[in-house]
Amino acid sequence: MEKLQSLRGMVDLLPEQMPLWQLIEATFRSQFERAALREIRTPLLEVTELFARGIGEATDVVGKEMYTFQDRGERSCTLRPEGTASVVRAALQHGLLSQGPQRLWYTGPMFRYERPQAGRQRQFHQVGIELLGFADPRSDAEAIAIAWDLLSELGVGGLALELNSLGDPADRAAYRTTLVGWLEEHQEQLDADSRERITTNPLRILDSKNPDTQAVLAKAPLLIDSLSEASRGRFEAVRGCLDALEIPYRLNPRLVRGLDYYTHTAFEITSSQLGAQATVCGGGRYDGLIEQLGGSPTAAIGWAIGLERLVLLLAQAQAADIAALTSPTPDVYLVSRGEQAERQALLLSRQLRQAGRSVELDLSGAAFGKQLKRADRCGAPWAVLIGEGEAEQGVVLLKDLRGDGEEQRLSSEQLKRALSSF
RNA sequence: GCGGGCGUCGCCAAGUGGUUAAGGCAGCGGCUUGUGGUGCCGCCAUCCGGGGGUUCGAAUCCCCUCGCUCGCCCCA
Repeated sequence: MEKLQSLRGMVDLLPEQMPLWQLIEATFRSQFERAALREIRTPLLEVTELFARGIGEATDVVGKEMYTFQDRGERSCTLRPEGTASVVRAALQHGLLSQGPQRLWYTGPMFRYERPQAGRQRQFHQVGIELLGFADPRSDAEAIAIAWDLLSELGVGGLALELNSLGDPADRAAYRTTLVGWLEEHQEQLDADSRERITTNPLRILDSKNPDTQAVLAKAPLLIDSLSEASRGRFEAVRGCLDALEIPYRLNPRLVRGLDYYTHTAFEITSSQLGAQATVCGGGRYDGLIEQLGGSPTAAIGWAIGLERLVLLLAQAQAADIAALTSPTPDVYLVSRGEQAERQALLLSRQLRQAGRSVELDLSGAAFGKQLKRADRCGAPWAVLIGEGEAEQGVVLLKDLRGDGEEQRLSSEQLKRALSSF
């Protein structure tokens, strides 16, 4: 029979890896709490139209990467490829924005049908924030600072912030015309892929990784030169805020994010230690999205961090505190032998847990020696032994597994008292 | 969707046409039938991702297929 295994690109997170994930989760929860953000959870499955309309029909994510299927009611459903569209939908659906601006965060799995490679799976996890209803340039800087500080607090090294402004839709349209004109003149110098994009998505030619194309593009007109006075002023203001926060960045006029909804500020945080998929955090302003999804015009900014990529970075960071992360071990390993003793041990395990101790109960029925061996290996500092003799006398043996193996003969009341003191 | 690399036990790994398919870790059992950590002994792949083929003979060569992996596209 063929072995059952997980679907391509769907990975299991095994118990051994969970301490690191939990550290990351605890860190961002704490960060977000300090930044006065509130958590929101939305469904993994949404109507396909939400993403088609929000992310943009022409994008790769919508065009070829979505997990889309018909449900039994013949509605077209899609496993969410990103978080922003869902969060905005939920905010609109429940009238959150009529209560004022919203400062939100979310985390959970996302799905994209792509070829897996280092730092990229078909089911992957993101954590992100969305500041809905904030237009002030300080909100751009605040959002970026939260991401930057989160990554710093986790001790991720080799980070770089790249920054660009995409302007407003009018700026973009104007630039698009300029750029297409220029690209058409230089068509024969571009690679085939890029040539095709002149009509479909010219802006994305800008961050082509083809070195020849990049060389040609060096002389292409820049988006930043097409920005209106107002857009340029806004960008200056954001940069000023970042300077005030002493967050270093590199201007990257070629940074064009893949989702259609971005306006003005666009940014990525990358790491040199990641391999081909170097972006650990990506985000930007999306002032048009909320209206696009049926709300009234509302400014907003957000970002998402890829947790698998973060795990990759932290795992190789080899900081002592990360390398030393292990699953918690029980305080007490409970060994028993004989029917009466086994029953007492079962009862005692519950009482100890109710009293706040963590307890592993040996259920094997194996010889004392075997059970003790497991007690030793599980890392518990204490073993409690109940044999037939102890069961009859209503006592237990408390054994110190760390030291010389000293044993005390105690009543279960004495045991509870003894354990509550360490 | 397209390229490159790889596929021997749960994990690491030797083996490159004729071996009973090394070894290590983990696991299980014993020495020690009620006392662990060290040590010693034993067990643990009739089979080398799967299917065909070449050959007297294949884990080792060929073809197909599946999977993993790295990269392209794109993105977190």
